Amino acid sequence: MLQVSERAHYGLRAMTELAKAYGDGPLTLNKIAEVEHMPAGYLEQLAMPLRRAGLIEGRRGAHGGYQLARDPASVTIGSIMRALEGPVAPVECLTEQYVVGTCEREIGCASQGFWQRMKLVVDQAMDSVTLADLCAPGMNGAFIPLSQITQVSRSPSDDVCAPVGMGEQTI
Amino acid sequence: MLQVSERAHYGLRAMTELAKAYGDGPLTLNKIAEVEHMPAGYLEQLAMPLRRAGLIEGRRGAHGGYQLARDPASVTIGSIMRALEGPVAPVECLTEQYVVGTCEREIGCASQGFWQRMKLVVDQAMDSVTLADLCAPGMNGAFIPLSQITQVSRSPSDDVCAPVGMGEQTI
DNA sequence: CACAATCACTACTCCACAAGTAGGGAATAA
DNA sequence: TTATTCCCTACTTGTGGAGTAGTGATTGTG
Repeated sequence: MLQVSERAHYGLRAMTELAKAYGDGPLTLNKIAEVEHMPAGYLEQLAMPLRRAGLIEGRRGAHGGYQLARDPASVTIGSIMRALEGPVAPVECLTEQYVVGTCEREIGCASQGFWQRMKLVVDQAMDSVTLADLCAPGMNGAFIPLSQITQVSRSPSDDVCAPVGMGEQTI
Repeated sequence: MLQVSERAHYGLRAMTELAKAYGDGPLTLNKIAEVEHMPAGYLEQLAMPLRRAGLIEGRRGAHGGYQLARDPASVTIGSIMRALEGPVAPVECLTEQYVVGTCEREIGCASQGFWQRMKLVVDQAMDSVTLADLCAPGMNGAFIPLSQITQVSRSPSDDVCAPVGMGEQTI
């Protein structure tokens, strides 16, 4: 569940490429697509919303390409994800277009608070990491198979649990 | 982005109905579907995985129906969501079926750590709330339009931010 | 200038999957 | 023995994600 789209995944990877090349002049979409093994034509569609969000700048013509509009340390993953996929909105009543009164459960809704918290937590997680963090040397080479992760996270099948705190942040 | 499926939404609402009726004998699917305005035939499909996950018990025949298998306070939202939609896995390398070596970016992947953290944070959020929490009297009648929520969460367009703590848990 | 390179934009196809429908058992109380 | 309800499988349908295609607009270079 909560799988991110290929679109967002491509977009994030493209942005990390641009972050790595920050300060070295523009990078062409073809180059990025080649390095990251993604269809160039599709990547082109992702560049548009990123540019409109003010995250990247395009330059046309020979020796053109894209480059980050800002320092990688000031570009959060959240801003990238929202540019590509819109705001986090697990349920309809948490979208921006939602008009109050549409949902007949609105009064006395038992779960809205939960989804609202979900949105908050996800936004915070995304906004607390920047492109610079992702490209930091220490991040690389640290692939962790799920078997080791589940010791930290909860196993999918054990259910009974009391509310837990956040724990220390390790990123 | 990160919209939950209608399936999960239906399932969660059905579970809250069962939680409210906990101890009062079984509730029929037709009754739940009627109260929550969802197609009964579809709800039937959701009951199966919930039963197999040990969350609810079915009883056939006249005066049959479903009831929670455990106290609502011991049923986390996470267990419900996972039963309906499988484990949280934003990217493929965080699924349980993932075989190490499939992703060619595995060595030196810049973003795996981020998605792993995302999964952790979501799992924790879901596992820190129970059906009893959702059905607590204080929860009801507290609908909050997004316009008020965004003062707490981050606005979609402001990006620069340092890592933030979790803050107090309010659910 | 001509031309190649590259972004910028729109429209279209294709297909997997979510959402919902249909129908036929099997168990159980009255 | 009948109505009721869960249990299970198979099918249909619509939508949106993923990707392709084609046509400008702009810009550096020979």
